Amino acid sequence: MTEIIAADFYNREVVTVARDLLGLRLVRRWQGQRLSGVIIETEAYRGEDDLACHAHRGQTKRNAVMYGPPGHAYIYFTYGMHWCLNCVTGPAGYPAAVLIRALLPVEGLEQIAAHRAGVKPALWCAGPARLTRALAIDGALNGCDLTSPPGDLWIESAALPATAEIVTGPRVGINYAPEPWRSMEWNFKLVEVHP
DNA sequence: CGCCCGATGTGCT
DNA sequence: GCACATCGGGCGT
Repeated sequence: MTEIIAADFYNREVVTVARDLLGLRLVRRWQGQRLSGVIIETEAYRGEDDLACHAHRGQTKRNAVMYGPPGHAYIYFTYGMHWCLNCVTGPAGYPAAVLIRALLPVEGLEQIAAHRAGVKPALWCAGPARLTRALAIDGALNGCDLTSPPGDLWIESAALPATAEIVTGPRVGINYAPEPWRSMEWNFKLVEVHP
């Protein structure tokens, strides 16, 4: 029994949404088939005050989707070659989003393997840019609505394994940010998951 | 294993 | 110019 996660789920405090996304299933419809994985790592970026958030210098063409309504995909390009996927949260006008950092691949393993040729299976979706490549997610999907089917990208409910445990920690790759932002424990991981 | 570094576009200083 | 919410290859241990 699965349901597409609706907009009111995303229209909440970004840190809460980041934690609650753990254990849900990210689904990509690609060439008529489902590619999916359980979300096992997320990170919250919270408003213009958060100096690690892309919105910290105000709205630009690049981060505009973050200022839009909740439940949409903010997908940005970085380091000249990588795409990263975020879910916009909170009310329109308030820039906040959850970065999806890792998945446990579940469906479409053959296609995922093809997208990640030469990579060990354990690393297929272990990292924000790795998972977008595995599920064929790029800038063409930036701004798309994750909540209104039929779409090409959405998140579904899923049963949380009884053995799963949530581990919090500081966000990854933002050492340039000053305190207190650098140390905010807005990274969430699900450990001991067995799908 | 771990560390170093190159790839390579975009937005900001 | 430079920094960046990154990754993967190369080489040393």
